[in-house]
Amino acid sequence: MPEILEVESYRQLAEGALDREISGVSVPDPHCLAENTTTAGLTHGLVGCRFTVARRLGKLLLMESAGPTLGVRFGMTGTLVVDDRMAIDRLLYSSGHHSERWVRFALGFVDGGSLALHDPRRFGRVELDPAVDALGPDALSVTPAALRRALATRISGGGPPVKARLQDQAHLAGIGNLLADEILWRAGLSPRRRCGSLTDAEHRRLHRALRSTLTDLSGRGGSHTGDLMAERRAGGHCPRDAAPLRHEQVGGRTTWWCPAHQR
DNA sequence: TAGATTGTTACCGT
DNA sequence: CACGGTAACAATCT
Repeated sequence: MPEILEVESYRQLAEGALDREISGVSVPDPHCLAENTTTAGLTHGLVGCRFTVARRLGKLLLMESAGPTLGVRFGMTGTLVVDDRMAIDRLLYSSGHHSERWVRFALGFVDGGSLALHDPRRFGRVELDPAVDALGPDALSVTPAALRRALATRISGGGPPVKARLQDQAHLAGIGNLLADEILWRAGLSPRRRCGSLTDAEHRRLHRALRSTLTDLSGRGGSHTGDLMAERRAGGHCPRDAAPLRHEQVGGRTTWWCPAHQR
């Protein structure tokens, strides 16, 4: 579920939890706590507080209060539930299912409502006052110049594959595997192209493709609604020119692309 | 059943 | 130091 578009929808859902007094903390699965975070610390820091703003940096949700900030990372399958309402998404593990056993962390409000992390696969994490300085610029607002800086390299030979860098949260925050494939498909760039080999025109195409992908897929309902998605399977063909898609590991992730128009 | 999965981190090698 | 590759993490679905 969660790439930047999903987490942005969780952030909007989280706005419904602002300015409500927190009455209690429940951690049914302590595995979801980050290294520096304990149930006692969460309880001590948050009970009696109210969230003042819901922010997002890349895939990280930040709930600020007058006291500490609550950070939530959603891993592969995490989703946010506020007052038993889930943000709209139709992804694996969340289509229709809403199992109580997937609640890993929850806050109760004095008014009786709640904010909870559901996460079947348990890669999600909750953290008090998470560090945010290691993240690159947010992909939803990145400028052409900032994207170019994010892709810059000094390695002779051209640096990492452009797909690997697009997904590197320290350089650009928010892009995951599905969005990266869709963006590169729209930009007509091979995922294996080295960052240092991109021309000025290709940088511009990449930024435009990033913008159009985030805008279009946000309107359609998420990272899994890309033009390429249905063909991301054995025997899949390019929706643009019908060439058979190629798939290999790039940057450690399964990658699908069209060898005919992605160069 | 075997294989795949939208994320992150640690570690080793170059 | 900057990367690539790999494994690990964990649970579920096809």
